[in-house]
Amino acid sequence: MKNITPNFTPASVNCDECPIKDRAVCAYCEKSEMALLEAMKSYKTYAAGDPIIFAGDRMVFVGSVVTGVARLSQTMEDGRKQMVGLLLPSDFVGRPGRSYSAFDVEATTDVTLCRFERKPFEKLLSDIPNLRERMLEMALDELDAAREWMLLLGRKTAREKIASLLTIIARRQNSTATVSKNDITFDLNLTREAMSEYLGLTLETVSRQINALKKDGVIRLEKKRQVHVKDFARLLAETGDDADGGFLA
Amino acid sequence: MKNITPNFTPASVNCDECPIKDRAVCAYCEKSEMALLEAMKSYKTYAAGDPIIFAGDRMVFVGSVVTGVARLSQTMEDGRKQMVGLLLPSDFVGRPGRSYSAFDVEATTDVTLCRFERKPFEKLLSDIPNLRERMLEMALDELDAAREWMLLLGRKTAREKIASLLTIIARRQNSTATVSKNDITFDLNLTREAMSEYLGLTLETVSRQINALKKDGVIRLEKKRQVHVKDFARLLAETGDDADGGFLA
DNA sequence: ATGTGACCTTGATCTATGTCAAATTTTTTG
DNA sequence: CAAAAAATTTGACATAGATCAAGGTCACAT
Repeated sequence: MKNITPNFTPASVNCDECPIKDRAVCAYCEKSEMALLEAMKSYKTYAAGDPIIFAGDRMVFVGSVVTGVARLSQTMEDGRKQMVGLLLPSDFVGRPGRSYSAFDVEATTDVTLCRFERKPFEKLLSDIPNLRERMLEMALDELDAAREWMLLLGRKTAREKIASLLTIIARRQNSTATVSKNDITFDLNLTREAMSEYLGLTLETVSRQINALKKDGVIRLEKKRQVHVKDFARLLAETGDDADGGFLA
Repeated sequence: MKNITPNFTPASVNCDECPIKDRAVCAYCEKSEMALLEAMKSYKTYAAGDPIIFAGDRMVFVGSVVTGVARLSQTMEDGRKQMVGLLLPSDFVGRPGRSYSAFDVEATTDVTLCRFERKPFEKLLSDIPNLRERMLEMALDELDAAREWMLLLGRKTAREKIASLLTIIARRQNSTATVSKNDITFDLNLTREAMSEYLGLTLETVSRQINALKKDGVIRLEKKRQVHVKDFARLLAETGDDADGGFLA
């Protein structure tokens, strides 16, 4: 259980033995089981926009995101689409114990996946206690994140939704690094459309609200996908969330 | 892994040794570990409307619902409230690995909880592989459910939301029993307000849409909280979900 | 450097759902 | 059983965000 970041963000690990060092990747490479996992591992890359798997497809691989951003989503018959997971480096892809994917997975930017065949991975899952423990922790963290997302979808205004998404992205990019609350800059690796799918809005509303936040001085935009926040607390105040972020006793 | 219902509904177990026999309860009573768990168990009841734990409270117990309906929810500073979990018998309450509750839990009807102290339960969790395996499976199932809920909150119309909620409740009550698609009757153990919190609507909209479905002959109401569905497929068609429920190859 | 397509912005209008308020029905309680 | 309380329905009206329709901007390929 060492090396795992404690909280709402998905568990991530710096794995010295990993081919790609110094990077949050493949949270499963416990030193002791390294050989096993190492043997099973394969990497695959996807171009921005490519599908990784469709809902209903047979799920041959599971794995985790090494670089880039992928998204989990659900589409209704008439085309309405809702993102239900945003997968950043170290996030797990796939569902051990199920043979078919329940959701679409697409590459949002170029993506590298560290993959394991599902069947042998499931075998390891029952053989290696550590692995199961980590999977449980990750699943529980994702569940908490999903529940916050539900509050966002069900009750927040468009402006609050945008502010919330910006803080989520800001936090995940500056995660271990800058915890200082001021002068944060980050890249939005998402189109307005992807944001609208995340937030349950239309892309027009996303555009309007981003520009409203800009006009009100809450954010500044260098390029259309690069955000400056001079006063993070100010942005936080726009999210509608509890000021203390749930850390009251 | 025996005795566990395979799919989207939370894992449930009929445990012969349980004080309360013949009932989906305490999914953790593996025969072999029975003595341990039995010793730790305590039951507590809550009256309809009672809080079970508040967000931010120290979490002393975890456990599972034995009878009744409880709900997990999140409240914003200004009172906006979103349900993020509906807990029926056999559902787990609490989050091993966290000392404080992230959500409010309230009894919707009278509720009996089968409780374990969190600390010793966490100890068992690392000692008993089976237990961890079940917890993982339950967490993953809940995650899938949460993601479908996100689609509902983000993209469905009020009418679709109501129809979806009705099918969810119908299915969970008639779960193992009537899989026949016709002439289903079930109790809505939820007030219009609770439904509105589930669906991200106001109670007025819930009332109007329920009566619209009634007027259109999709459902019939005996009492205000008892629903008759003569043609389940008809109701399903109103949910906006894929006709086959995700069971295409 | 110019054209082409993807992405983003902006405006005008529409509509589903929220809000506020008041009946009506059902349940609970003394 | 009567009265009070709680839950539900219904109506009139307001509005946030959707929809439809241009137009603008940017990156990249020819």
